[in-house]
Amino acid sequence: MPKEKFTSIYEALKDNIIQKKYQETNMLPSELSLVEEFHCSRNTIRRAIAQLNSEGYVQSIKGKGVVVLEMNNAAPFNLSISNFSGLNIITKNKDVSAATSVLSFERLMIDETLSQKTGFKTGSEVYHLHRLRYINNEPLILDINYFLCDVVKDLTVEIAQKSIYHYIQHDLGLKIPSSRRMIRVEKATQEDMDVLALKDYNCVGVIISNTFIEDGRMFEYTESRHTPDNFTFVEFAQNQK
Amino acid sequence: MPKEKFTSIYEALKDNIIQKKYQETNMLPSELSLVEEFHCSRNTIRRAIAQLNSEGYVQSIKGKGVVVLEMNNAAPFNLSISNFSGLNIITKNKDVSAATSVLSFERLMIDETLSQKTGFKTGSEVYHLHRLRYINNEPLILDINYFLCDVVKDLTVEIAQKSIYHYIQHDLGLKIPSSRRMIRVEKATQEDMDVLALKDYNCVGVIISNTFIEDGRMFEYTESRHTPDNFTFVEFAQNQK
DNA sequence: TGGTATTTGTCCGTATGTATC
DNA sequence: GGATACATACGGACAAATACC
Repeated sequence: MPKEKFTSIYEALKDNIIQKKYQETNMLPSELSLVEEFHCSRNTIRRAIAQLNSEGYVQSIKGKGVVVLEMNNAAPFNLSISNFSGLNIITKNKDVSAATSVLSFERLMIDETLSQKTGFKTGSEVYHLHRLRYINNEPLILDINYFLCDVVKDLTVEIAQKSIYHYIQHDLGLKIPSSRRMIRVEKATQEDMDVLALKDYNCVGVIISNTFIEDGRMFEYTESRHTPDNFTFVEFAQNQK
Repeated sequence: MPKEKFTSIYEALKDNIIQKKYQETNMLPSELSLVEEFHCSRNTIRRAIAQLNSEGYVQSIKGKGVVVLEMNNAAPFNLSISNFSGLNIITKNKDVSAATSVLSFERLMIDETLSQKTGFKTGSEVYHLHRLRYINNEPLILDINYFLCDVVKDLTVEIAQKSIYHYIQHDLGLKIPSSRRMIRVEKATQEDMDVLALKDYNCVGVIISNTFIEDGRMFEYTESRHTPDNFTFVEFAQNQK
């Protein structure tokens, strides 16, 4: 893994921020002095700072400098359950157990109403499955997936029980560059109440994601239905202009 | 408003995407041909494309090109209620009415438990207010604000009823570059049930936001509690590596 | 008040690396 | 292997906002 220059600079700066090494001034050194420190061009420094900006560690102000934001120690970042590809991320980092049970598995054709809901073209063939995710032996997430058969060929229950993304990326050799997400709160369905540890909540947090492959086609529509307790989502917004 | 070059190129490309002018190949012209078309440097083209990338219109693939993603017509973008600074955005664009009523207004000092919750330092003085937001005459959002008195001086009920952000930006002349946000689902409190049009939901969608001013200090902690019906949040994620 | 230096923002041109076809 | 296309990096020029004297 050869690391790019701007990435290593980004990481060095981030470490300094977290360890509060810029606390006297509350500002980063100027771009020009960072150029000297890291022996690189100003553009490279600017890329590293742009990354810090987009993740909420700092904010740049024209004519003034780059200000370090408060509370970088608390770091709500990366705590986000359900980050990119499902929950595989949290199983790596923390000492939590995760398991998956496949509730249903079928192959079907998209009709008009399903096309409306999922965005797949009418007539497309998809795998449709319901999977229950256990975290520390508690059923906390119900995943409802639709995968385009043209892309995800020969899906089986065995694969669905492990990691579909692993199958797609390693066995099929496909790249998954990006996905759109929508976050909503919905009334719990009968199925939600039957399978999830909902306590007395009558709602679930829902993440609807559309995932794309290299040629621009959407190949996955997923509703990830979470019990409220374990549903937290972090983002950072920058004001335009 | 002098528009930057990369912004106008970004807008031109976005228009073409929405109007499906790249549909034959499903790809953008190569960066070099866009350089000729727009008479600019390759860096400028790359900035425009990076913007499209981050908003989920396209995805770049090394060695291949820039792929247009499906469903840009549906454009879930910008539908997001509670975008940057509260709900002023939706009141502009759509033909909906919005009103605010101030339920409570006080000045208080942050104690240990409030510091834990909000992130303000113990001993800070803040304005604490509850405001109910009506959309089309329905009480749909309960905003619970904490503003640092050192920054937002002389806040009044009259100002809170209009737009606090307008007051901060225009009257106080402060810039608000960025904010962190957390999205959660919580059990409805007694106050939620009393004031919001919750129907039979017993949960609310909560957006917790920390907003910063130029010097890096957090000056606002807000819980924006939404009825589930009007709570939708859109984001776009890109796979790292 | 005004002028100058500093600092970030935008833009340009070029070279090299790397993945795809 | 060669052509094409995106990715990274360098260096330089000027503008705009800010800070300082």
